[in-house]
Amino acid sequence: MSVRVRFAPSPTGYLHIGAARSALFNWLYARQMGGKFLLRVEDTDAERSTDESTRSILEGLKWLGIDDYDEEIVFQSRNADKHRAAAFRLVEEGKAYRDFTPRAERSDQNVKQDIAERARKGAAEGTDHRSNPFRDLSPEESKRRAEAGEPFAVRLKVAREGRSSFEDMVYGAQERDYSEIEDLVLLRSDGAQPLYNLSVVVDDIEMGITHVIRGQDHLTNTHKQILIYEALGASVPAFAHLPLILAPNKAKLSKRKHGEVVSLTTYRDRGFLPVAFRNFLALLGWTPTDERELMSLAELVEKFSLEGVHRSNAIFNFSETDPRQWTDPKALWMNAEYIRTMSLAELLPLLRAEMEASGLWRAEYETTERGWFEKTVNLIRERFYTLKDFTGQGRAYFSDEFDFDEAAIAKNLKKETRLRELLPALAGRLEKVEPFTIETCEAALRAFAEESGVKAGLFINASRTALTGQSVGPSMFEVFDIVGRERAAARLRSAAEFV
RNA sequence: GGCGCCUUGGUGUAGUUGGUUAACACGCCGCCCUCUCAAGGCGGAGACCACGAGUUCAAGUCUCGUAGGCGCUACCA
Repeated sequence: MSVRVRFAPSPTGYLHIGAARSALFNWLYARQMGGKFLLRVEDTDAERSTDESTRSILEGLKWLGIDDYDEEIVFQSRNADKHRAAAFRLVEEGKAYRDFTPRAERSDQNVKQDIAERARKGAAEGTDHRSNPFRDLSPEESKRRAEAGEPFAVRLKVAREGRSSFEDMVYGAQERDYSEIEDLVLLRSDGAQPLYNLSVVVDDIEMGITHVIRGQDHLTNTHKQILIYEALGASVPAFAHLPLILAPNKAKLSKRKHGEVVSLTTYRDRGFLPVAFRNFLALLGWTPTDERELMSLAELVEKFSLEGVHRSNAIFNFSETDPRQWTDPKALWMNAEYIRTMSLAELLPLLRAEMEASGLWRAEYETTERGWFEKTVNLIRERFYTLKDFTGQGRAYFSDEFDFDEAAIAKNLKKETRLRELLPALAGRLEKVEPFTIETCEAALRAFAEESGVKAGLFINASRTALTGQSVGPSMFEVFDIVGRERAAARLRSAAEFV
């Protein structure tokens, strides 16, 4: 039987990086096994689901490069009738029953407390949390009350005795006593709305899912779902649960508490490379058998294995106070690593998009100035971390309008008053250099420094700030060569005013 | 409250069937290179392998217990 997996996000917000990793793992598994990768949008919660979320999830998957779904996208809300039909079939077969108990109001805020309190009270009074007066109501009576218009929920009849068990491909053998499982609600009493556990199972059956790969937060509920598969007479798929990705304080990552670091689109918007972020994500909760960490998509597909997935949760190491560490330093490092080592052919399209967005792109970069452009990118990418750096600190290479770093001015220009006269003079010298190359510029600058009785370093550092607005950057003579004779001279002259 | 899962340096991890100076990557510190900053090279700090017992000649690796973290427990998904 061929492998069929799915990624099933609920569109109640942006694409969370944990969800993105689930999507990636599903995708990797499908591609490796030559199976199908499907997408199902779980939009059954009409109040919380939004089209905008769906769009952003789709965009995120596209950015990651895992949007080649093998079949049409399934929207769960459109299958509600099938879910209902399945539930009523179970009622007919006596595997589920109508519960006429009025719905208990529960506020979203303190459900956890509610649950704990209810459990404590139940234990103290010695009541069986599974007892339900409607469980054994006669089918006739049940039907009569339903037809009379009395509202009811549909609950699965969970066996009183026995154990549920399954083999998780990551967490191993899992067991749970039926006594731990309540008769779960399949359909809500208001409008017979299908609930999550029912919907996933019915859809997974319908989509022919063979392997359910998802977050560990679903691990214990899997037993309930297996009960539904069995009641429906369907074969149970294989399950593989993934460890969670936690915040530095070990809490679950959430937008409310941790902000945009958890949103996948943030990485796209802040200049990350899909290849780098994908690579980083893959390493969160999984390691290849060899030591190599930098892997192309093809390598990931080849090396991926569910057996290599860890059981302990991983911490996403970012700082909320240090802007330089706004996200995991390793992700940043990996992005820089890719920026400086990947082929220009792969980098250029991404860079072009970034430059177009900030109005720095010129068509000539792909035609007459292609050579210059590539040389420049090669020179500056060496010390950049994200695509944003090309249009930020690298702006001076592509435009005459760029900002000067105040600290750089103070350090390299204001420190020596003689620069007021020397900089224009240096400009004059450089204008006469022929040909204008890395070597000739260096020779001219050093000669002029000697004549002027200053260290070459003074000119070099001042020039760096004059030409690029920065105090750091590539070897200065290469910068002269890149910026060119006229622009270099002009910038040296105008920088004299800063002195 | 109950049930389940997890626990190796700051972070991500490696540690095959018990015997290693506990390894690698990121981060951090220092040196080299040098016109600055990176990159690169070299070196360093940082883990009594959550804790406590037990088995054993020998335990990060096996057993039990404890603690902590996380998850689930809902007519949310």
